[in-house]
Amino acid sequence: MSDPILDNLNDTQREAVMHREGPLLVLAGAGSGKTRVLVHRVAHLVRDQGVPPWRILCVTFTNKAAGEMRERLHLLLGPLASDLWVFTFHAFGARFLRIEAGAGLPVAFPIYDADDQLRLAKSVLAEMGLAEDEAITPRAALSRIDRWKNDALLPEEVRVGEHDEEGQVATAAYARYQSALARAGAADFGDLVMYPLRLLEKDERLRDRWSDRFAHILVDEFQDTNPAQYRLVRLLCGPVPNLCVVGDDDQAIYRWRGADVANILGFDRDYRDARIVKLEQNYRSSRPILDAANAVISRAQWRRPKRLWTERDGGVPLALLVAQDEHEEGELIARAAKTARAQGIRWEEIAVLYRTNAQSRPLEAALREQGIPYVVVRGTSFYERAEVKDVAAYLRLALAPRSDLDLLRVVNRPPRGVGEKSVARLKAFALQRELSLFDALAELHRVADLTPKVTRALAQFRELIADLHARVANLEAGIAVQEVLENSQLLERLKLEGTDESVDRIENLMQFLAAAREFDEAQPRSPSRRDPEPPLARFLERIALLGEADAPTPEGRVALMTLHCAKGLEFEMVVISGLEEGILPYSRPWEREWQDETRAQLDEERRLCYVGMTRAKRALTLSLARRRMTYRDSGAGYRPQRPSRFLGDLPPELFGLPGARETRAAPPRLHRHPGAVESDPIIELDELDGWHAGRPPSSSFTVPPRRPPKQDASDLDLDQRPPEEKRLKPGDRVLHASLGEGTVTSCDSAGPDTKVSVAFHDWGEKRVLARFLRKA
DNA sequence: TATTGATTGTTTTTT
DNA sequence: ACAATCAATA
Repeated sequence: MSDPILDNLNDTQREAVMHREGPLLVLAGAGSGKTRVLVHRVAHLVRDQGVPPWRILCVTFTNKAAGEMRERLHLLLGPLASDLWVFTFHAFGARFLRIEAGAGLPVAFPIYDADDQLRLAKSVLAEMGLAEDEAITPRAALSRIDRWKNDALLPEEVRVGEHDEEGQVATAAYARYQSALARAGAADFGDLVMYPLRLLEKDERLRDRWSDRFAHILVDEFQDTNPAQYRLVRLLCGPVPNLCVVGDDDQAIYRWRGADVANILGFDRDYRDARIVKLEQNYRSSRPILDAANAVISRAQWRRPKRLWTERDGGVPLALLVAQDEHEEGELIARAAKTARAQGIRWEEIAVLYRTNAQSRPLEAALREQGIPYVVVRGTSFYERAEVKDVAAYLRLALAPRSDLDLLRVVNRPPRGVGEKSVARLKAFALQRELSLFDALAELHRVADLTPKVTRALAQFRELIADLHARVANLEAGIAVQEVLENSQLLERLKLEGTDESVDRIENLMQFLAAAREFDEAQPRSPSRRDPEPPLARFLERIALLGEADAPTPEGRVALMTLHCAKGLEFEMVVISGLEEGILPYSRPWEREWQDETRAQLDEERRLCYVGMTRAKRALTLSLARRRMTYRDSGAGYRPQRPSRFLGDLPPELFGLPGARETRAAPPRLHRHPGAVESDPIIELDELDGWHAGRPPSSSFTVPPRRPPKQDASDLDLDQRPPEEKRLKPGDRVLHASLGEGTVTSCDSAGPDTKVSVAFHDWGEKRVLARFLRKA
């Protein structure tokens, strides 16, 4: 009899799944069955160890991951799975605060997203009336505030350096920012973790209640937790830490967002008796791909040593595309994609990854030109659309009319003749009387200098909100949305416009309405015990916390996305573009030197590269451009680019090249952490010549690029070159290892770096080094 | 109050 | 190069 929960696991996986009590750290390499372990462990706890499902908490980072986990648990456990607590950190925090009515927040508090946060920071800074020389950008202030929240520091606990003037302003801004949130009865993302944590820390009885409640806590993507999240988890565990954390320090790519790899690196310091299980067997990628990924990551300075391996033999070698510029890069990638398709890989099984969004343009252009269908996958989009956010703001006002931010957003949307000036007067009045804007609207006659027209418009607006508040707040989401659409006249105005764009927006609003109705459908008839808040509030919470995580990945299209976006996904073929110094190890022009602290940053770039590579199942293609349009210091212009040092970390055999490269076999270079020798940032372009993946033979879908016997630049000697390379003249038919056949059109005088122009049959005219040509 | 030209700042962005 | 945001106009 087969057992769906314990069979089909390898030994280490089973060890993790069956671990009984106490802290457990699962170091799960890319593609090693991490989710599988998590899901099967939960199922095992419930079925075989008699843990009640409602006493298990699983925490993930994305809604997508949470959804996936729930789904898979349902398959293993059936209806029992509905009682499990499977949440993102933020959804859990929101639920916690609603249940406990914590931190003085109303039950149906709105959640401010990144956009709201920025607007709030802006208004707070404006309110502070800073002098020119002490002004800081809202971005800078917000980034500080976020960092403090990641460390669960309240405004009064913040300490900044004496000479850190920006920090001092930011501290003051933080205090005002928090009071503004409190006044509005709202919470931002950071609060959703910080407040539960602070409440638990402060209140022992509350802490006991919650830690008793959970018999087991499991955390996914543990490497991405920030200090506040980790502390929250530790508190929730209580004295008996049945805590299982799963993660991969090599895939920690959100340091800049407050994630702290120290959490995973130091887990066994925090829990001395922690059991550590390493999952290193990879079930996703072919061996050459894993070898490449290992080669890149093994040079990271701080990591827990591990090495992915696979039982699978064979696999196609890596391919490298060397382009003249970003346009040609796109062209080469497009061709490579077509080639792959000709070998049976579907469009949707191909992904083109890049470091920066700016790189997508030329890639898109090339794909379009060659008629390849594609999508650019971004983190979010639908719920970030202005019109959607407008409706959401109305809905939030219906629940919480005192949310000034939301009121400001829609007070003149659709335009009702209330301009900046009038709003400023209203704000001044409210500020002076310490009223919310909504309350200020009730005393319009006292507000100075309003024209009768504006007064009437504002009175009507107040009616609208008050009416929605009274009627809509407890209704189902779908009806609420419909009411807003009808009463706000948003739709009507858009219909009047009649432009292409407005049609698009109407479309989005209808989609939003549909989403709300769908949400209602999905709700249980009787409200469940742990959902104290009205359905509309839950709907808003959901869209606030939901990016577009479960965005439909369209069929039949090549996916274009940043390396960050690619985390957690997999594709048959992956192209990583822009393997150039400054782009893939990304560096800002003024921080070109990788020193000390930036060394940690470089580690992160390395991990990013590693994450990208390990997305590939069968084929991995790397590309770079020799020069690229950049907009550095003195405006835009083409700049020569150097190949990424990460390329230099890859053994040439992986590209199907014969023999190791003698010149770079032994790494000289920087000394730091033993075993973590940073690679040489300088690779000569010529070393890459002839590495091109070219026209595939019919047998495999990517040609192993061939590399001519390597010669060190220093001992390069004319006489060492094969005789047939010496005398090329226009009209000669030649063969290039990867570009295939062509005809010479012109050539320079002979010399070690002689270049000739060749019209290739499949690639058009190119200039190549003569020594990589053979007479056909 | 909406519309234009100047100005600015350009990594990544799970929630 | 380019978009998004901002200050000055119609």
